Amino acid sequence: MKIGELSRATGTNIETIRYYERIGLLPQPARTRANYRDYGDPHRARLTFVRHSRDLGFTIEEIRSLLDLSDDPGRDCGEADRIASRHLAQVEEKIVQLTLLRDELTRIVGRCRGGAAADCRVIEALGDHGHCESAH
Amino acid sequence: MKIGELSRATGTNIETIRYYERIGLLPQPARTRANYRDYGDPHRARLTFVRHSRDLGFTIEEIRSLLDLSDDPGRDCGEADRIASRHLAQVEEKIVQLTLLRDELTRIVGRCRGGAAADCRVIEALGDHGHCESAH
DNA sequence: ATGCACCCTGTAGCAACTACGGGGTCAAGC
DNA sequence: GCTTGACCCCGTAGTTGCTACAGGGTGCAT
Repeated sequence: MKIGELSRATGTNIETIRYYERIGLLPQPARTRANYRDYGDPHRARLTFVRHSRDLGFTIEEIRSLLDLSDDPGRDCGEADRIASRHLAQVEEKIVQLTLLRDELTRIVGRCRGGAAADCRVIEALGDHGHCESAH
Repeated sequence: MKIGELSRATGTNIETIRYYERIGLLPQPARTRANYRDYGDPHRARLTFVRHSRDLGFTIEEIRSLLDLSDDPGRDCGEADRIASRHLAQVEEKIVQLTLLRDELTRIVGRCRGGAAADCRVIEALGDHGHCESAH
């Protein structure tokens, strides 16, 4: 299949597919006589893997490691689990941070009584960390 | 005060301070005879505002708007509240997304029984969106 | 005079794309 | 046979918010 078809099949931007090839995440496909990229099912599966992992927030380098593992069926699976676990921990940490942040923003928003900016509580709160309840 | 002192006073990297000046977020300070930047209290207050807003996740452009508002004491405060509210909504949306993602990762992690990568459930789950419970 | 901490400018790098300019290819329709 | 339009190619530059040099100047103490 040509790149446009692969793009539609995986929901990936064409430029992104070429980008993944350039950085070595996807193998170089065969070419047609007109020098068009010509993909097969293994390419589609690999790109699906990459996109899914990206959707789950894995970095390109993490994905590279995961792909290396899946390319080498004899290797121990524990490494994949470690990568995923570490990533899960990061996501959980991020949720905690964002929740603190949301609480802070909730306190700031709505303090506006529609007055002039000179005594705007929103702007005041942003300029003075002392108003905050938690570290961030 | 010199840039190193301002850096320590606000917890901001020196390069970042110069970066903010370059993009027009901080005004150009006076210079000493040796061409060193020489800051006063208003600079420190402005930088504190910027850092605090960044910590709360506002973009540079949002901060620019907020600074414009606070520089113009006659203007209506509602705009600041709108910016902050919109940002709050984005943060809440992000928390929802990350929570879905965490649930998905939790399902994936721990399915590893330590076998060979060939039948690794982690790698399998990443390659096949069909395993997922929610859209992401 | 020599070391050291500090400051200056300008440019390049990071992640992970996205967009653009300037061109080639191919099938359909007139 | 010629044009139109959809598709493809490559290379480079832009995005956000910094961070990291390289290569040089300044100021003070020893």
